[in-house]
Amino acid sequence: MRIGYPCINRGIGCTGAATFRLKSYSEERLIATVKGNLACLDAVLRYNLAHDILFFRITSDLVPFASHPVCTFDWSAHFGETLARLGEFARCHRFRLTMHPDQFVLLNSPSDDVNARSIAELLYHAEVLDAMGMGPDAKIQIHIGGAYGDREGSLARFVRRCAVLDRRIRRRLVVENDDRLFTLADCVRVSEDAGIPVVLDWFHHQVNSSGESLKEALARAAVTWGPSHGPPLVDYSSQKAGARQGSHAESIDMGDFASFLAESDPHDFDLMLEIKDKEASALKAVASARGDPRFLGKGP
DNA sequence: AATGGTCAAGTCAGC
DNA sequence: GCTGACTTGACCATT
Repeated sequence: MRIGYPCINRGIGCTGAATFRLKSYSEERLIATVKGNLACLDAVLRYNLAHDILFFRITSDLVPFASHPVCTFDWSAHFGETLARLGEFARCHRFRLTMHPDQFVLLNSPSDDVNARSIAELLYHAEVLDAMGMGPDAKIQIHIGGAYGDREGSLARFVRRCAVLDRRIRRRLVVENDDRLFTLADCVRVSEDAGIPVVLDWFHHQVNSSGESLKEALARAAVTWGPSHGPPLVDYSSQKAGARQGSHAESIDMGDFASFLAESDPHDFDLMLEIKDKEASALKAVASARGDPRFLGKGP
């Protein structure tokens, strides 16, 4: 088990997700921004290594506008050496790296335009991980998408679109249950037809459940992961007290997390903590997981 | 230097 | 019909 947090480190004083307005796009601006983002990614990975946080989600903002028509710059060639060096560092230290495109990426949209933009965005994500030289365990996770008034048709459209994806995308694609429309059971069906693994989002599963206990849910998701895919990925979050069901807490609930660790035993997986205070909660979770035989790190 | 409106992109639920 | 939520921040015009 590796433990991680998404995209941003709040404590080390740099941001790897700097962007700018489309209006102010220029090649110079792009190069300067990406250069800064990569330098920060380097610093974050080093911080993470020093704290036994061996799982990290790379921000989709790493290369702003990469999939937008305005960007004709060959960023993967220009930053190829830097990306390769970062990837080598990550592999050398057994990092698990993933990416999670945002809500605009909808493989199953009935709109051809939305679909085309989504595929362009997915290809950008694949190119980042490819340029880093990451193996097929470096995943790109998305949701099934919209229902468009026809859940079954929309599930089938996802599977069809999946089948004709560029190989660079398809080998990394994984599908995650969401908090409103598509449950774990829906994702498992998609997985059987599309041949891609399922990320269990335990928090979403509690809000939009297909009925499985934690152990059952982990088992159902686990069988969708083949040997080349790496350990299963699981997303975890804490409910924000007093807020709407499904809203993410500011900080991790350590009591809940301890129960999660106990109840999930003996399943092994890499765990992404979707908590607002990022590395602060990851540090607490790592401390709590030490001593668990599943935990992957230097030890105390 | 601080602030608040706004930002490439989509969809759905709840008012 | 509009707004907020989604993994939520961060930019930048204005003061």
